Amino acid sequence: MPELPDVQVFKQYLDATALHQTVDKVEVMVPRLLQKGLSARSLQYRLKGRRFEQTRRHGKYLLTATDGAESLVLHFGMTGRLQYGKFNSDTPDYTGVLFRFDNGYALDYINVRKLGTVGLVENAEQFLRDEDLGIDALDAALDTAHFAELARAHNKSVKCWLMDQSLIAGIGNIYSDEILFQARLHPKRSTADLSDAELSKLYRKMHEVLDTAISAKADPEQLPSSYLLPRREKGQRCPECGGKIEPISACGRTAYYCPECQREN
DNA sequence: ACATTGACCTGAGAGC
DNA sequence: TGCTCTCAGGTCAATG
Repeated sequence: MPELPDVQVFKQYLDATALHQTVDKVEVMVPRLLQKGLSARSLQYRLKGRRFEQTRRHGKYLLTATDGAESLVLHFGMTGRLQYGKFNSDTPDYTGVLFRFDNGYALDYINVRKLGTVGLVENAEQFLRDEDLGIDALDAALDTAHFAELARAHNKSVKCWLMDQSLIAGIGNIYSDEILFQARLHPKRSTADLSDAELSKLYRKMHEVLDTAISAKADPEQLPSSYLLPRREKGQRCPECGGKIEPISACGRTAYYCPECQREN
C-alpha cells in the first residue's frame, strides 16, 4: 500500500492521534523492523518520556520529530500501516512496534510482511541524504523545468524513472501506473525521448494523481471513474476507450496499462 | 547507465 | 477441504 499518498494519509492520521502524546513505553515485537544498529532497548530508552511534536513526510518516509533531539523514522514497506487506540494487552496481529503513551493509548506500527523500517535519527536532513532520496514528488521546488531537466539527464524507461527514489521520492508501482495512464504514456517509453509537451503533461498528471489520491484518502474506491487504479487488473476495461487492460513486465514489476491509450510510439 | 533477477517476509487467491 | 504455486503497493545486492 504505502506510496506517497498512503504515507501522507498516515501522516494526517498520526497528526490527529499520537501527536503531542508522551511516550511511556515502546514494545518491539518484530526486531527485524528496527533500523540497522538500533536495539529495542535503545529505542525504548531514547523515546521514553519524549513527546511526538511534529511530523513531515518525504517520499515514502514519515518522520516524526520529538521534543528531544531525535526524530522517529517510519518506512512502511509494502504492508505497513498505523493504528491508534486505547491500549490493551492483546495487541492487533502483526504489530511490529507498539508506542505506548501515558494517556493509556498506543500507536501500533503494523506490518504483515515485515518489510519496513522503524528508526531514530538525530538529523532528518542528513538521514534523507544518507538514504540517497531525491526531491519529494510534491515539493514546490520540483517545478516543471526541474522535472524536465531530471528526465533529460537520464535515459531510462519512464516508469523506472518515476519510481527511482533517488531522483523523485514517493512514487511506486501502483501510482506510476496511474500517472502514466493519465498522461497516456507507455511505461517503457524512454525519458530522453519524451517531447516537451509530453513531459509537461506528465508533470501535471503526477501532481493531479497524487493530490487526487490524497484527497481520496488513498482509497481506490474513492478515486474518479476516469482512473485506472480501481480496474488495475488483466482484462479489465479501460475507463477511457473500453479496451482491455494488459500487464507488462517493466522495471522488475508488473505494470498495468492500456495498449490502446498508451502507445509505445 | 540501465534493466533484470532473486532475496527478504507472509498471506491471499487460483488451480488441482 | 487441503495442498501447491504464484503473486503482492518496498528496497537491496548481484548480474548481464
